[in-house]
Amino acid sequence: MYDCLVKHQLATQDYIKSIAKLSLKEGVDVVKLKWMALKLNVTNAAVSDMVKKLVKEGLVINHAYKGIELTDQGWFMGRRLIRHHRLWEVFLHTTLNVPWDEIHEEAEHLEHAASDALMNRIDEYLGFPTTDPHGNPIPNGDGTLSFNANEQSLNNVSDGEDYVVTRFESLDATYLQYLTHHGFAIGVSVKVVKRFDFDHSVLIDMAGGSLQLSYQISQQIFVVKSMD
Amino acid sequence: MYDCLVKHQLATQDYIKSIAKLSLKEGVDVVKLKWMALKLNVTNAAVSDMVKKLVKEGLVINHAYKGIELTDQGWFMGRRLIRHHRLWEVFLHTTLNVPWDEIHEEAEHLEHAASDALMNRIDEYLGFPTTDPHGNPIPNGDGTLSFNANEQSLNNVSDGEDYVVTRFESLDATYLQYLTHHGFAIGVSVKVVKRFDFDHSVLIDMAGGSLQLSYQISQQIFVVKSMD
DNA sequence: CTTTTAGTTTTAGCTTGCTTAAAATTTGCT
DNA sequence: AGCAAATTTTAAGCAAGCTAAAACTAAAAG
Ligand SMILES: [Mn+2]
Ligand SMILES: [Mn+2]
Ligand SMILES: [Mn+2]
Ligand SMILES: [Mn+2]
Repeated sequence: MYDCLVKHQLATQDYIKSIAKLSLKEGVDVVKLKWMALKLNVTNAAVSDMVKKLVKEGLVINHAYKGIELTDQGWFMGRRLIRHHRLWEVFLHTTLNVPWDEIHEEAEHLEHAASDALMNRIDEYLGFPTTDPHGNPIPNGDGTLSFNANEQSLNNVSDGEDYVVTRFESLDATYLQYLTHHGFAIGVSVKVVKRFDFDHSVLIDMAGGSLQLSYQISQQIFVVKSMD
Repeated sequence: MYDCLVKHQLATQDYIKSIAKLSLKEGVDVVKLKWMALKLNVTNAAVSDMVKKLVKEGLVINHAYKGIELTDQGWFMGRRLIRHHRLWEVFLHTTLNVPWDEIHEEAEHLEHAASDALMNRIDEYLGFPTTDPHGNPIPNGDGTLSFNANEQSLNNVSDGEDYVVTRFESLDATYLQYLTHHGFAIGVSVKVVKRFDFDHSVLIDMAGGSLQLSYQISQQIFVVKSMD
């Protein structure tokens, strides 16, 4: 089964991976075609066209005018690509010291080029990591993917309590550079000291001092309660 | 927009690399379209068609009905891809222990997926190797490629003298398995003890004993005079 | 219930890279 | 030189992925 999924076109792979990622991120089964078009930087028509092919291949179900949903086979393929992508990111970051904000773009291409056998070797070489350098969980070789259920957006946590950064949602290079510059990284301790209702920004306390984060930014930083 | 470029580039890259490799292997500047068609497993018409596009991009010169030749720009692109391919082969073999006969196929895909910056990091990580695991020289980052001028085909060397294996021309998996099985590897000592004119096969002496090699096989093994 | 708006689908047409078939050209052999 | 074989080129056509623009659907607002 795996092999027949492997030899798909590059475009097919990117579409399926995008559906899987949008579905996970938004917490819904049915994904709007519009979201796909925005994410892949193509027209709605291109997505609608491709959906027909993906349906024919048994990878997605089209709920006409409502959105699309991955089949089991589609989910399998999606998780496989997410696995490849995140393993490459760990490899690039820990073994080759490629900067944090460059690994995503490089992995975007490598994810399609390596066989499952090679990815398993890399997985082993890296000591079977469970998350990528941005804190995202790495699916297993058998196609399963687990989440951190305790994770919350930094924008939603209780004021005054201590939290630890576990994950950064966006992978945009300038966003990551901004966070790095202000001392953010996986494992860093943070606390919300003030909350501004008019623009939903938050004032954060962390080791380096305090810092005000816009809604857009704080929303993309995920944390868990500190165990101290 | 998206990755329509990638697909175009992928085909272009494989064509250019093939011209470069055939040119080097055959020791000529002008390559027959027929050779390309055989190597890439497409029709002559497909090659002829693609040549028009490559000419338009300034990568090749078409000597009508006689064959094609790379421009300086084409050579630069060709050596770049050969560099990527061979660096990946070294990495796969020495760092991840991927078997000798599997690395070529895997590198065939990875060569298109990594940036120059990444390949330079891998080059450094590997300690700037000069040859790939099959003994082929690795072009430098600046696009230069040097050869071992003393190298000779095992089929052409003087009888009774000692030689050391430096390179295997063919990359076919079963051919490489055959050689490994009989004790061949880069650096192994060999001597031609007998030569059969009727089929141009040769009888070889090596550490493991003696072995008779067909013309097709001995021709693809390259050696230099032993320095003992 | 009708209108507005946001999102989806269809239609027509483009480029790339391939195919087969046929025509053009070169090369090799008597 | 003359002819046949091999090679290259052209021609016509197909599938994948894209675009722009028009047609359509569903749901919210009036
Ligand atoms: Mn990423
Ligand atoms: Mn990708
Ligand atoms: Mn190779
Ligand atoms: Mn290749």
